[in-house]
Amino acid sequence: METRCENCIVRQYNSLRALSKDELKEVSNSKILKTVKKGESLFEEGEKLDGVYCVRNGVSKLSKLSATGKEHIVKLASNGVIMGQRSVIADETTHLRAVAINDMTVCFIPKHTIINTLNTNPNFAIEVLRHMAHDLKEADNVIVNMSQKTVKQRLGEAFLYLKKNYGEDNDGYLTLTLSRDEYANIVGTASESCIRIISEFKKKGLLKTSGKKIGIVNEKGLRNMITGF
Amino acid sequence: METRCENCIVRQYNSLRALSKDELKEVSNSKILKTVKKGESLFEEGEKLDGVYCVRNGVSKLSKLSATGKEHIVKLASNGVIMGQRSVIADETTHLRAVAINDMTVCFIPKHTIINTLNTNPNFAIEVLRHMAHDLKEADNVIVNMSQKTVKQRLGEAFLYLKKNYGEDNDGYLTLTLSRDEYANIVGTASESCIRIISEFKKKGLLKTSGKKIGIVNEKGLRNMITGF
DNA sequence: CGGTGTTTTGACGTCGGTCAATATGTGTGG
DNA sequence: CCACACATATTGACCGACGTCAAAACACCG
Repeated sequence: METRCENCIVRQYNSLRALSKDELKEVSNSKILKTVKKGESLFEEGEKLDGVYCVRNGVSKLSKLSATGKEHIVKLASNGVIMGQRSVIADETTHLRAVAINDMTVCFIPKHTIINTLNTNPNFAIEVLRHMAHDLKEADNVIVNMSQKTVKQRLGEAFLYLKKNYGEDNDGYLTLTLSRDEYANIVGTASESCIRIISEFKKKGLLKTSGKKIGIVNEKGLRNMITGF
Repeated sequence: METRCENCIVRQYNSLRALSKDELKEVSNSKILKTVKKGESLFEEGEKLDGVYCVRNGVSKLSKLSATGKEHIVKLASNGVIMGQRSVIADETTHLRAVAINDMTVCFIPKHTIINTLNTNPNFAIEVLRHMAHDLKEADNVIVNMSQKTVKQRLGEAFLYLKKNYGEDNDGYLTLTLSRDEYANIVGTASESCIRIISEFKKKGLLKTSGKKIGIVNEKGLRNMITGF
């Protein structure tokens, strides 16, 4: 497995693309490759991070516990996304918990390397800014969606999102398989509500299921459902 | 009225504090002082911004329209906060609309000045990053709140927030006066629901009202209500 | 004073959360 | 390969929070 950042494809997708050859070498030398098994956590809410995690492989859910102890999945992180950036830059503890949804390999890049580069390479800083600006916009969108769309609509959007970002297998099922509970925690509802909606979608010929796997049958129909018929 | 950024107190609160004397002079020379009357908009959703707005005085609501045309207030901006930063940095159109809640004075700082400084002064970039990191954390919190707290709890939090950030007058009423509609658009509910909750709070001796003004009578009680009694 | 906009209250329906029972997997050790 | 234990999925019944519609009470103007 390639372990030099200079040759890592994943880097294309994140702010590390702004680094010079020399800077990349430094990152490469200081980073640590880790493997994380499905269900294991990379870090917990409130933890102090000594660096960031760059995802090479697999998917992680970033979640937050509410006062009532219910988990809410704020975002998913896969190939190329850097986790913990916010925390390291603001020099605060994380406000999120990261758990592997399937087996992962990630690169841990120590804090000082990041901060160092940030201080000396304005391009890197700007690149990070761009990414964060994008995340912020997304977050605002989610806020409005949460308050103004029905659970049904949000769940529909989640399926389309998963198809778009993780694709489907040969049989037309979503590549990334989540439990009903996880679906529920993404759209912010109870798993039963989520289950009921899935079976309703099935009845209408919009979805199909096979075990825990879910496939989109009628994407256009699903999309119409979301926009309000 | 002081019009030189070098002497502007407001600057303490935002990322411009990272600027050198010379850089501040440049900003000062390129900026334009504007006054905005209550109800007027600074910019509209989807507009392309040629610069950022630094609030000297007054309060603006930053909102977003949902698909159904309902307004959702994402955040409030007062003294010292810089609006439009995200959009200018990401070089995208705004995703928010800014409307003055009361009479305002703002400084418009042209895009090229910002970008320029960003490229040459890493400290500034990092300072901006810190602010954005903070906003992002806030946004995640709001997302979880929206999905897991009741309207009653969110509204209660809104009152505490307004008291904390804008204070109250001599009679114990919140300094920043919003319409019921605006309250509703902050917590993401219908104005009627919002009104009903306010009168319920009044009955319980937690709030008092006088016209559109709202005062917190029993802050501790309100806080208990939010955390779930 | 009538006119326009906001606040308040009432009635009603429904979306979605909770609890409980059942079914269906899924993994473990024998 | 089976049987048992445990996790996850599914379904049903119930009910409370909240959105919507409509009307009445105020308020704020010219």
